Amino acid sequence: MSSKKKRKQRIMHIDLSLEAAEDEEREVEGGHAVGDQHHHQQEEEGGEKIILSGAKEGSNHREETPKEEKDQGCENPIEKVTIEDELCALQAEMDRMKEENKRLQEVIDRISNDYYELQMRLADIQQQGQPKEHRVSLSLGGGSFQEPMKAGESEQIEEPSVAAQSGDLGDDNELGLSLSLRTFAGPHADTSEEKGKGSKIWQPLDDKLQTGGFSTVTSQSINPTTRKTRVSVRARCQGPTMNDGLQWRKYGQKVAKGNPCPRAYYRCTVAQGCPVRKQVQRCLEDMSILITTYEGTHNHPLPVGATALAFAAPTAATFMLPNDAPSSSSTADTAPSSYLNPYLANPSPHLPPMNSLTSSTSYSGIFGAASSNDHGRQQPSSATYPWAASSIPNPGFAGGSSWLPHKGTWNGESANVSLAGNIGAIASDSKFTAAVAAAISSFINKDSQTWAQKDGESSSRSSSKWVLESLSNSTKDLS
DNA sequence: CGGATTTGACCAGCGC
DNA sequence: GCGCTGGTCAAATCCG
Repeated sequence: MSSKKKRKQRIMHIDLSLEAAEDEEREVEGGHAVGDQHHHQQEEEGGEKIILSGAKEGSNHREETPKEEKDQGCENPIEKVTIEDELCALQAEMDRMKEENKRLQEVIDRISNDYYELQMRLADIQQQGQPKEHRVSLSLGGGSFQEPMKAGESEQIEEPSVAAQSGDLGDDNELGLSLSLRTFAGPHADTSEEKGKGSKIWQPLDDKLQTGGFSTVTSQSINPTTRKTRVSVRARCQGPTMNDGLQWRKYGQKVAKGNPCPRAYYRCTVAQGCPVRKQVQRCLEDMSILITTYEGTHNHPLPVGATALAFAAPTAATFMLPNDAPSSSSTADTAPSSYLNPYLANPSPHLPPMNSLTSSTSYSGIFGAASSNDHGRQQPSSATYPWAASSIPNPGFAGGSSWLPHKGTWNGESANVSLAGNIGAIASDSKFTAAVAAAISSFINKDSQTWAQKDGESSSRSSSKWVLESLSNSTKDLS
């Protein structure tokens, strides 16, 4: 009995999600062409009317069709009519859900394809430079973030950087999503990074966290010989751990020095013998922040949820391109300062944050390469990624899709306002960041392995070092 | 009863 | 060599 109840609840949950998704998709479609927007709105209103009028019809029937009352032979005709109406409404809803399911299925397929293409492009990028030391930096939002570097390294990083920092660097509340590829070579990186082993990186990050309230993802391969990748995620999370779509089994807990909060050790149990582990610890400065560190490579495909979420990040970045963005870090100037995010203000528990995923700034980088070359093919449409469209009920936010090539102009300001907020919502979502980290960790490892194979040498040679930094915006600051 | 979690013990690496 | 610390193991315990 209770299980039936649960199932019923689950069904209701799905129902709501789909409806919301559909609504969003409609908005996206509306965004494609402003002229169409009213039309879609009308349609939507019409759709609602169908249901509402159904109820009204029901009431009308009660007055106008005594015949039916006779037929039913029921002492409560009003009840019967309402049930019929409900049935009709449910039937219509089911049809819509079916269609929506089809669409979602297509979306998943496309994501898979895009994932594959992005992997290929990443491999190409890696092969092109073949520097001694490679570093890829991915940052979500919080454009002001810069990984602490030694003075000698900074120049090397700047040169190949195609980063698109978003936002006014001076503003801590600034929102935005940026992805950047940084590759650099040099002996410094190796020594400093190896000695740092991530823990040294954290200090400055903590400072950032305190001032700007970022949550971050930092990944780096720690051991060049084993080529283990570490991806650290910081996200606000109330629970003991983040739900990243994977299954974990706790195998230990330890109180680390300097942090009274115990550090928990988890092992991936999605597949037997999966070497991936993660450490979870609360941030000392802000107990609401959960620091999750993933280590190792999954020996199994990532669950759909995790994969989809993870690759919403590059997808999001792709959306940011109104045109082929110039590879310049100066794009930081184009981002807005601080905005409130409707999603954060009223988040739906049923909808993943990527439902409101949009983009705010120009970007380029490792994932940007996937979209910057030929928009015709690569530029994802809102139909491809329905969640890419804004769900913000802002009529002025046609700009949510104004980056679309056929629209031409990039409605920078109005779009940025909402986009930035959305990105903040995405990046600050613990599930999202966790999934990004988990998938990227796997992604990077796989890729660096193929890279090493192509080098045909021992792993000690080109110690490909990856650093992924994801900055998301603090929900704290926004809320 | 089987799987997950807890927790103390053990081990390895590192600095002094 | 010794102590400290982080990470892992495995027996005990808990829970559905």
